[in-house]
Amino acid sequence: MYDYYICPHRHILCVDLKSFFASVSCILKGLDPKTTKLAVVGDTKSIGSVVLAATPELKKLGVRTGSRLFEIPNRRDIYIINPSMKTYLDYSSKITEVALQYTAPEDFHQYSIDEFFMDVTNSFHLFAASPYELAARLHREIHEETKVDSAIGIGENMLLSKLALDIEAKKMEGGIAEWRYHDVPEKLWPITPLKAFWGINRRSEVKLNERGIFNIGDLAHYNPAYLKRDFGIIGIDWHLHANGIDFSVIREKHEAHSPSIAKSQILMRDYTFEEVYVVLFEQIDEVAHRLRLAHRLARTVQFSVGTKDGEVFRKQHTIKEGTNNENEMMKIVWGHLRHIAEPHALYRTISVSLTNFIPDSARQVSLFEDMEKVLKEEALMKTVDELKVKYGQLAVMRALSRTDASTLKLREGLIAGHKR
DNA sequence: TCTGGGGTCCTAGGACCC
DNA sequence: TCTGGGGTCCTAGGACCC
Repeated sequence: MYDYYICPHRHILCVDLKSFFASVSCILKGLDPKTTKLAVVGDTKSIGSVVLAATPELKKLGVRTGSRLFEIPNRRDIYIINPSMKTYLDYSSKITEVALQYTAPEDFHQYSIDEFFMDVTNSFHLFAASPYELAARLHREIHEETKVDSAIGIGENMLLSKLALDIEAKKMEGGIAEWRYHDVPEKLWPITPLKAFWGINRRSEVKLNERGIFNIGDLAHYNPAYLKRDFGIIGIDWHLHANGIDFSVIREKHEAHSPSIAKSQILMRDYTFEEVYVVLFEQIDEVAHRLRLAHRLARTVQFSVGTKDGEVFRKQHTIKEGTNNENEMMKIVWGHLRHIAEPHALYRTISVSLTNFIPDSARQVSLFEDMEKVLKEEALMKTVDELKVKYGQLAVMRALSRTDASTLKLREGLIAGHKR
């Protein structure tokens, strides 16, 4: 069906730092991540808190990412730790430095805090006889430098390297797996359930199962015209991916089509509509702050509130000129919510997202605005921004945030990684 | 069967313009 | 005035990733 001859034949490594948060937290305490039972949870003080990461030894006891704190067995040999994001970031960049010894920055792509791709097609021969040997060296060096264990997938394109990592390397002794096009029938096609495959989740799996597709081989042999008809261009991607094909190249950096700045929260208790106002304002303050640091104006603000019964009220609003002003955003958002949301319901979720950015140099003051007032407000926002950058998010806050509804202090505790 | 919070992308339908 | 086609923007909603 497809001609691998014309497909990319590169040497891509996909590296995953194993149980990253949990491993780093072990190392900080002088413990061995391989033998210690440790979980990093969102907040050790709240029993409903979720497990963000767990060491392999703890996973063996049934604790996994997403478990709740109260599900962790009450044992003396189990450590339960708050996250230290700053340290995780430091470790992540230290490891990135190690990786960058073996490839050019333009051939490197940080996929997330604990995962990255590197194209070593042009560089591996400088350091090793084969990509595999280079992977082994990198694996060893990451461990020597940081004590963090990794897993590495090697492939002829980014997708194959990622699949080699997820399906094989992560689970095997030694932690390195290599997949080439000729391995596709043997390695890819038996994969089942479908959601084990990158890019297919539970919902799509159900729809594919309805069509008699249960493993990746079924998908690879399905008529792509039908996939296109029923799933659009994603259907075509699935067909290519099921055959191990992916044309993305790290060097050809793709710019995000629709970047966004978002803040969302699940509340710790039921909130009345009036209390929602407080949290919403705090969230908008934060996203507007981040927006200004990025020197952008947002033209679109999306927002939603969800009740404890699962009903969601959402809307998006676009203003032609764009804004970075939290008061203006709040006026818009609350104006809509007053009309679309149920004022007597009890709420559990709130989210705000800014999109559709333009540079803030494009700011235009309308003829109807009071110039003096605008400048005053801008000066105030700038001062507040600077204080927040210098002294943290709690340095300046609204009087509203002194009410019981505020979630600010709680969140700051989470970010800092310890309770004040 | 899927935490919580931060992201990105796709599609369909309506409005509007040329 | 009517009809049709093409393009772009906006909104709602869905899906997936770490």
